[in-house]
Amino acid sequence: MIATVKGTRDILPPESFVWNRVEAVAREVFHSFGYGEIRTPLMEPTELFTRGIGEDTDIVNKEMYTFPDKKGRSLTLRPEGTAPVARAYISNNMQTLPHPLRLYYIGPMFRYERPQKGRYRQFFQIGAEILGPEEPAADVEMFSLLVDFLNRLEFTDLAVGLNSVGCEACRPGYRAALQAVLQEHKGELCVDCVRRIDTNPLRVLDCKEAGCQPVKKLLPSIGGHLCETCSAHLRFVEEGLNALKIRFELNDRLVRGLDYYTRTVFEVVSGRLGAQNAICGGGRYDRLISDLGGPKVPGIGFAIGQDRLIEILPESFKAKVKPGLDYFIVPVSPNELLPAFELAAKLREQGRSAGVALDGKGLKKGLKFAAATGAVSALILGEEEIKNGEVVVKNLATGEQVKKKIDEL
RNA sequence: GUGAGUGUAGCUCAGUUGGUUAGAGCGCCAGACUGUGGCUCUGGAAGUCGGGGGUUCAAAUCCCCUCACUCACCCCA
Repeated sequence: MIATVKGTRDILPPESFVWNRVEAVAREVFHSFGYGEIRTPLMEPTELFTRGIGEDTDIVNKEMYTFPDKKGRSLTLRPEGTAPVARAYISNNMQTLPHPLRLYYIGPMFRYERPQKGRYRQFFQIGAEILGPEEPAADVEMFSLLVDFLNRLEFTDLAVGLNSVGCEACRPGYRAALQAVLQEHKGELCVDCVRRIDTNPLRVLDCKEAGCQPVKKLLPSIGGHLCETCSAHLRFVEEGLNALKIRFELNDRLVRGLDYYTRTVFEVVSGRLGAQNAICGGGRYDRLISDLGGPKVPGIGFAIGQDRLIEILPESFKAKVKPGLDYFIVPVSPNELLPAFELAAKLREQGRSAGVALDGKGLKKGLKFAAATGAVSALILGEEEIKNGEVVVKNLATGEQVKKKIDEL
């Protein structure tokens, strides 16, 4: 037997109906904010990610699906969506379009990691980006969009974390301040954090090793190191969130794993997911497009993990997703099979969903199948019904049944 | 990449100190019931016991290797 590749999986009905519904809600919400869908290739030149995400990140170091094509070019299955969007922006001269430019994407991403709960090698992200504005109003709009979407899925118990990682003006100063303290306490840190002192000291803030926690308490908060522009930016975002009544927590230890973030970073976590509890991460990336050789255009965006989102989707939302047909028509004998098809076609023309029992094996099997597949009603069609232009309508939940004229359905 | 746990029917699992033909529930199929699903009863199909090797008269059971899955670490969606 041939199995799926490690960390990949099949999504089957009726579960796929839930996926479709979540995607449909995402599109509705994004469209209502004026965002248009962008579809970028699943594979890109490897260089896009090494330059865009950063050489020293875990994603680039150990998590990419990279392989040579037949001409020896190095290709990589996209591990995230923002760098491809930035590339597409440059490739298509999108700076000539009206700005701010609002884009969204839905699709699979790939990372070569050991699978666990909420983590797959092929996983799906729903993301949005706004390109152009430097103003914090764009950040606030992103939150508004995100929260609107999550509310439509009927989430009530998610926590939003917010921080600023500064900009090219103030981050180096903070970085140096961190390094100074970390050097003093080098002996108390885990091996990873010792390495991070040089490579990425901000990441120590995120370390979960028990031994590192006391040192973390000694580390300065970035708040005191932000330049005037960055702290004003952050203040505006906070005010905006308050005005929108979006509950959030300022978390000065929040750092993201991608190098391209500047200023605003945020994440949404759930308590119901196990260790991999982040369902959404995002932030501002003012230098990404220019770093990739494009114009100096800032941007901000987020990515939601669709697999994780669906894992914790509220029952109240899931209950409304109905995979079953409106009508399942059961011919009593093979003589009624063709009239059943005609009736089904007529119902579909009216916008209802309808199916027909194909095996001609009678009511018993037909009704059993109808109920098992979640149809709302069964329509029983026999010799007598056809003679009178009627059908028996049976509600499969309650068992009640009534005769109705076919025209009155 | 590291660690731990688990692999027996489609699913959930039982299987005694190694012992004869590997079981149950659910599901599936058929029948009781040739115009009525869910309840009940009867019957049926379905297993390379993850795979390979070893020990033994005898292995689902013990040993070694391997693969897969799960959870956790790292990190992230």
